[in-house]
Amino acid sequence: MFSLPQLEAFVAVAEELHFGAAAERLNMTQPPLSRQIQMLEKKLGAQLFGRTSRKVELTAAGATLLPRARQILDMCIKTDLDVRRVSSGEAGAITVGYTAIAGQSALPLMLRRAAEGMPGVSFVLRELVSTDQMDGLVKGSVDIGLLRPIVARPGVVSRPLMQDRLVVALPEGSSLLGNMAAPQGESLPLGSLDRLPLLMYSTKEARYFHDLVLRLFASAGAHANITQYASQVPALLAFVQAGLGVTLVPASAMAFAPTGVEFHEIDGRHGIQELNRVDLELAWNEETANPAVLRLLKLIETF
Amino acid sequence: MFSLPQLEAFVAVAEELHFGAAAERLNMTQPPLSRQIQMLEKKLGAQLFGRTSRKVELTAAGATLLPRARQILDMCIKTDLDVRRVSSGEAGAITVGYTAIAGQSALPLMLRRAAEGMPGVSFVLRELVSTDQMDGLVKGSVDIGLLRPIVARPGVVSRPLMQDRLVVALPEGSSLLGNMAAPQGESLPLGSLDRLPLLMYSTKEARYFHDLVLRLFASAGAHANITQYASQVPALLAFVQAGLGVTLVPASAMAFAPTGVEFHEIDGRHGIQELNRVDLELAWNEETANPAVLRLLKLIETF
DNA sequence: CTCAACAATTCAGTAAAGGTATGAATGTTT
DNA sequence: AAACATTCATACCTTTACTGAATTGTTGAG
Repeated sequence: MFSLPQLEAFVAVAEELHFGAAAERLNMTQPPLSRQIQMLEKKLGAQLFGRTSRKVELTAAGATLLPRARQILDMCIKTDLDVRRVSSGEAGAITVGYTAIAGQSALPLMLRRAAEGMPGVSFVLRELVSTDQMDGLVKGSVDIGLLRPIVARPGVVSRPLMQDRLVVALPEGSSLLGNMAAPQGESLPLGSLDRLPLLMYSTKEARYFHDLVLRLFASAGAHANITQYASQVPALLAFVQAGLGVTLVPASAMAFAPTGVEFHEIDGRHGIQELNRVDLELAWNEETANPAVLRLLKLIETF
Repeated sequence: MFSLPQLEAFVAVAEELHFGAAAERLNMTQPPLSRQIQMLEKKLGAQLFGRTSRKVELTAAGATLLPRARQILDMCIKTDLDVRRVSSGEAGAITVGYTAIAGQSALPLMLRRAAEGMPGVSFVLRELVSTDQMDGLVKGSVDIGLLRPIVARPGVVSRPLMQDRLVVALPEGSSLLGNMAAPQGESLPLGSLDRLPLLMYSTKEARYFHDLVLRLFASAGAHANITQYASQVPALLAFVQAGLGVTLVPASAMAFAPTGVEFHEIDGRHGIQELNRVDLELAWNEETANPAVLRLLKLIETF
């Protein structure tokens, strides 16, 4: 196979149609240039130039080679630049895993800041529950995770990113609460949810929420009457909207509440305040080979 | 800039994710392969693989390089093949110059034979009068000319390709001939055209026909009453169709005769037969650097 | 703790690329 | 017509770079 320097030599001669001039352009002397062309011709088994001591002209084979040679060289230069940029983190792609809720809160903030601070880096977005994100982080199919503080897999590190709180979601104008109904916007003690049909986070995919809700109920001395399981907040809210029960969701989930659902703060008295805390973490693989990820981590250190 | 062997080495390692296996695939030993990759990384200023003594994996920069490296190598292989094919005449392009009449006779024959005998070679067609073809042959903008035997320019050689004869073209049902009118298809002595309005070939672009027509008239003792000049047969036939006069055209031009024109053979007696001969030649530049042209010349040697 | 696997390093031999000097062919000028 | 200028090719030498064999260093598995 020919070599890239040979292609460069060929292009120079083809453009100058003069070995001396081409050699000068290539910062070399004429004899080795002649030999390079001869070598190229030999390797291709094709006469590329018709040349006498007075003029040089392209043959049909040479004319065929010229545009392709230019294209190959162009591609090499572009490739060189691209690889450098990706390597320096200046460009590249980051696959972000995020929970449905983070998609409404932390993700847009992060993307906005990244768009300003590191243009040239593109994002591949994947909505995943925390455990799937963790798997992805280990396998390398996810670069950055926006997830709940679940047990980390080896090699995956994380740090707190945002705090949130749970709020109560009920069917609008529902009679579930009976005479304990509170006006829209007013806080509600968890005790008022005692024995009400509770739409619950699944133990597997949403263990963090599952456990948190149980802790809160226990702390309030209320009985959790679980009637449905779902792993994602929008699914739970759909159940609420259908009037099937009540649930607790992060406050930021109110941003995409369907109509027919009303929200109430949870009464923080009796130590509930301290327990009612939903953490969102930023997680990544410690050994990530993606420089753009490192830049991103630095960029949103002060989130 | 990196080298092609380095890209090959990179692709092999990226696909095997194992230096030893990649080295075997490349028919080399492992140490030089390791060094090639190191060199490539150094030249690109980028870590391409994350490697321990237990596993090798692509970095983001490496993942960016891989498809591009494959593309570059593919293009190199294709280019190599294409250049060889063009050089051997197996593929390539031939620019054919041809007169309007040859476009109806010799050109289709030639193209049909070429399509069978040298598939892979494409043709660029340019309808040109003979003198323009000759210029093109000298400049190299025309590879093959189908033209009249005009004076050849240095470096251009030609050989006879087809013979034809002139026929008389008259407005259909015309009264121009007066009582000398002949039934359609019957031959006509040139003397019957004496003093009739004659639509003539221009002396410059169609000198060959111009001179031939004058010779024929002189030989028949008829007076050429030239009323119009044109350089191309279709233009002359259009004049005939309009009833403006008569003219002589090659018999093969009858193929694209407009309606309203009738043709008659020229009476060949009294030595006219021998003079009435229109040659078409095949011409090319002796120093053509287009191998496909040489193949074509060989292919239609026996036309 | 030893072994096996695997990438990195060292070193010597060889192939390839570049430079200088020179030759050969072909227009151009006097 | 002869000397000259231009330009590509060749010869020869030096330096660079690549290759293979032997060896080292590191890391995970038994």
